[in-house]
Amino acid sequence: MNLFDDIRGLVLDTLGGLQAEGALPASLDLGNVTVEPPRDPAHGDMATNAAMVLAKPAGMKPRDIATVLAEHLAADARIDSAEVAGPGFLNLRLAPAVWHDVLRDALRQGADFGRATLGQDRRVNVEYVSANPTGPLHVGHTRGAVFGDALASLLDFAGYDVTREYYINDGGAQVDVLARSVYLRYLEAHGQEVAFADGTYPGDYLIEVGRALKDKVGAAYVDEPEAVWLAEVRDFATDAMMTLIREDLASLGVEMDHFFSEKSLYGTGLIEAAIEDLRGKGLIYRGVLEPPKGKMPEDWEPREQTLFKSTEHGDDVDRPIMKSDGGWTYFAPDIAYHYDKISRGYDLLIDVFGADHGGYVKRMKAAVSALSDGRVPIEIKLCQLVKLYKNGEPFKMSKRAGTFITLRDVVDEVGPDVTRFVMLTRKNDAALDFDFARVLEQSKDNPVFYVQYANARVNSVLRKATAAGITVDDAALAEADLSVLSHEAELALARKIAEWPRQVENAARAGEPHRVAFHLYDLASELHGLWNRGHDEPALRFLQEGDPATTRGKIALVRAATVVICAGLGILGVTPVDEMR
RNA sequence: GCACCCAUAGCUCAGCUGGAUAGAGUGUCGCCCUCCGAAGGCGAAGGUCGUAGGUUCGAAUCCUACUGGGUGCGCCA
Repeated sequence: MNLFDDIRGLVLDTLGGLQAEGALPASLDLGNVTVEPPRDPAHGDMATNAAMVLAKPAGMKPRDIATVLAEHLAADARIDSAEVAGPGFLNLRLAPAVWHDVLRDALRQGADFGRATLGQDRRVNVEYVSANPTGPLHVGHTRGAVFGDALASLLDFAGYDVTREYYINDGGAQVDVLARSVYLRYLEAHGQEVAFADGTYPGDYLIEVGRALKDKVGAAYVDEPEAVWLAEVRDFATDAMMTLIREDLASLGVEMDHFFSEKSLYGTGLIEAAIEDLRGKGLIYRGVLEPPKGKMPEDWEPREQTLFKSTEHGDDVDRPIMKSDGGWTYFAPDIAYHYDKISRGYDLLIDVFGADHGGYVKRMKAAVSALSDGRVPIEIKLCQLVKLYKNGEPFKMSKRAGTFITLRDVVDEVGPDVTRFVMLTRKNDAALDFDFARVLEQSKDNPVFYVQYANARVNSVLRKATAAGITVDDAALAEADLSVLSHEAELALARKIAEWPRQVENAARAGEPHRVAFHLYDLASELHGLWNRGHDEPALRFLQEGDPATTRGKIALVRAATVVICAGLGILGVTPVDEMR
């Protein structure tokens, strides 16, 4: 249940009634009417803009509409008061019983409290990470992995049928480079001196792979030309890399539903089929592209190529799909991959890219738009860079000799929960500073700690209550007398709890899991605040000695808060802790 | 040169798809530990929301043009 939807429904019904009475014109579009929490709590629990958005089309003064609306709304049992304010806002105060119902609802639904029907079981494919299978995942991939995973969970919670997918780029030239690099390590395992030239990967992580290859084939490939071993080693190496990557993802708690291999598109007619589809729509032609102005590639020469007319679907220039040697460009299998996704019947596609792939957004959108005739929407979420710090000092990341910072380095240093939470406390399209020292700090300025601490505090209270012989399981709490909750500070916390379902919908609609993290922080803040007020006002303490009934009511409130915290952390993929250590 | 992203308090960032007097943490300053946990608490100061126009009842939010920073720009994926 979403309280805001309920009240909006009430407002709309009331407006409909006024239309039926003739107090308002019958032909009004009520779509813009919103019911939101006011910024300033002094304005009440909820505010509606109905009078202001309807004033013009109705040809009436906003305050006149608001006044009539207020009179009718006040008749509802849920509304304590309805006041006209400012330019025509209608501020509503809700009866305490409304908040009590929300708390009971949260306690009964538990982990499902806030689950939405926004997605209506529409099938959405979220593709993320999709790193080249040429080495371990690094920090840059980490953010994409965490973001994509949380977004997938969020959409699932909001009622979508979600598939988490990884596209393995195992078809391009970089995989040949990988194979040659592994071959060098293989020779090394046979006691040879090797040099990593021609851009081959010198990273230590391939030593083991070279040895494993030796274990598998013995000396069969030593002194043999590439033609003999390349295809075989390529498969062997990509398998090894994908195993590595799966382990990296697992260490972060990321589990994919589906891995899609680029290689599976070659020699199967799938790329050709996708291109034929575009050709049938008149979007494939031979032509010569203009050179980019300002920054001219050194070896530029005009060249006729096979092009996709992506400009017909919003791109800036048409894009080549074939190289001059007749092979496909990387874009062609990408088109085929998305063609495949479309054919699998998804209602929505989401791609999570790193910021350095921002240049591919328009062409991917163009391809999907063209292939699906505009039927399948695609959203592309870009994750900006992560800058690493330690105690405020920037971390230099050097790629030479493989000394770049890996996902594993980060997870080993700070743990998966902290990594995930911190990476989700920023919008995806803003750059993120990640300070190894600061994220492990146990203090209020560390949001991870702050939220976890709130949960731990409540669990501590639950333990103490149980020790005092008070039954505090959720079923018992849901039956508790909640009329003991009437203090403003308590209702403020209840309000935050009631906002949760709305936040889920907003976050899902925007595709912004960071909103969940911020809401949890706000909620934790409200909870800590209430706790602290108990110092001066004993009546606000959760444990009321010798009064189990009141204690149970108070605990129902804070337990409902942790229901939300646990649900939210679940979306973020962070494990709640019951005790701080 | 072009495209995309960013610009909000000294610092790090929110701002709920256009709402009311723009918020939080940190830092600064002033108070406060006999307390269900002080790994804190209360309060104060701190802003021409990059600049200039526009859209309307109403703009940090939408549009246009600039400024500054980031990412990228045909046979690498």
